Amino acid sequence: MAAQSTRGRILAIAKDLFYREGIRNVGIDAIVKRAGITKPTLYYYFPSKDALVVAYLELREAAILASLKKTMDAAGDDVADKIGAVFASVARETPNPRWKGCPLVRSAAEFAGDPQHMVRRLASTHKKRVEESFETAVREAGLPDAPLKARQLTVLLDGAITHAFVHGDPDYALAAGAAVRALLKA
Amino acid sequence: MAAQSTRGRILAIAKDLFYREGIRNVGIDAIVKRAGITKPTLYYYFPSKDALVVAYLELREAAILASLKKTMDAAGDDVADKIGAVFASVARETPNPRWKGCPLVRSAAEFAGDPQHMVRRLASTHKKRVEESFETAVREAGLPDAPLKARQLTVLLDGAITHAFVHGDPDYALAAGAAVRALLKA
DNA sequence: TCGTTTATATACCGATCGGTAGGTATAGGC
DNA sequence: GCCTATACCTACCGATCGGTATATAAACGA
Repeated sequence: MAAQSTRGRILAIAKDLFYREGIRNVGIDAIVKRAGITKPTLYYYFPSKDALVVAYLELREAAILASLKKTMDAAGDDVADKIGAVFASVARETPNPRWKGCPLVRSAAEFAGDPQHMVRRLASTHKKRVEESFETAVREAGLPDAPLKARQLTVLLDGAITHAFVHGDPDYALAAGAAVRALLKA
Repeated sequence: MAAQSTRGRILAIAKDLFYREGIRNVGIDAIVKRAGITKPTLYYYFPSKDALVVAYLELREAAILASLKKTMDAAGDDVADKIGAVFASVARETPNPRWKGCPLVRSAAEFAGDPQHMVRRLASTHKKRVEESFETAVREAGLPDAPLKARQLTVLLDGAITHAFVHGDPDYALAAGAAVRALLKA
């Protein structure tokens, strides 16, 4: 972490600032200032702000998927435990003021006026990957209707994240976690 | 609609532009241009952009709550039908390219860096009102655990809206609508 | 040793941001 | 007739936006 390349430092700062304030609320100047560099240096590594934004989201996406896998793997073999653990981890992160919901969804919201934007495609792809991960877990448990159940569970998960963010109250993720069990049994 | 006051026209344009492009993506200049006025006129009716944003969100909030009540009232007496109708209406709006999810949630996402901002409070209040509306419906049906069930259903609803927006696919709201029945029975 | 590539900086661009100082036309009350 | 409030305008403000033309200093290969 100490000896970091310039490119890596830019990306790390973008990861923090874009998530904290939102993409449109963070100017290139703020990033270069915190990186201790100047604008042409940033544009040496990234051709445009859009490119930096995409790199930022790909970084977040990879981290989320890795964390999801880790959480599910550590929760044992039962599906309800696996997926319940994901909701529990949302509840755990909710009180942290630095946690601000899903970066992909928030970015998609910021680019609502531009449906063709790369950011929108990244958000859609990301959510599909989470859905696939849930579907695999449900299927491996031998439960019927894995595609439908996985879809219901991802929908529930993003609702939990949204409410956790909007209210700052971990109970929403916990209530959703309880719903997971009901949905898996149905 | 034809004979509209200047203030009303500004608000109507803000309602459209802010929702379509996002608040930070719409400058005061764009609004005054479309309204056929100049900036001092806008600032004669609204003290700041923030004030206009708040007026815009209050307008949206009232409209959503009225539409919610209408949908539920028209769906008959059964709770599952009432709440299922809400999810069906999300599914119906999903293919409309002008529909872009919940304006309150999207605004809260845009102001992620400012937890004290009025916009964030409006979003939280709005979601609580929807939750209350669901709770009343569940309680009136004589079902147990109305607070928990209502909470689970609102979480599910916002997840459905998020996925409908991110994927542009009405099936997510339909899958969530099917989950409503399972959750109400549990 | 010389030319090229890599990695940085200074200084600037036009556009747009939210907001305002100051002026004006008009209508109604006294 | 005069005053005040309402409802608008022209013209401008400093700040910030994303981005670039140009210079330079160091490292490296031939």
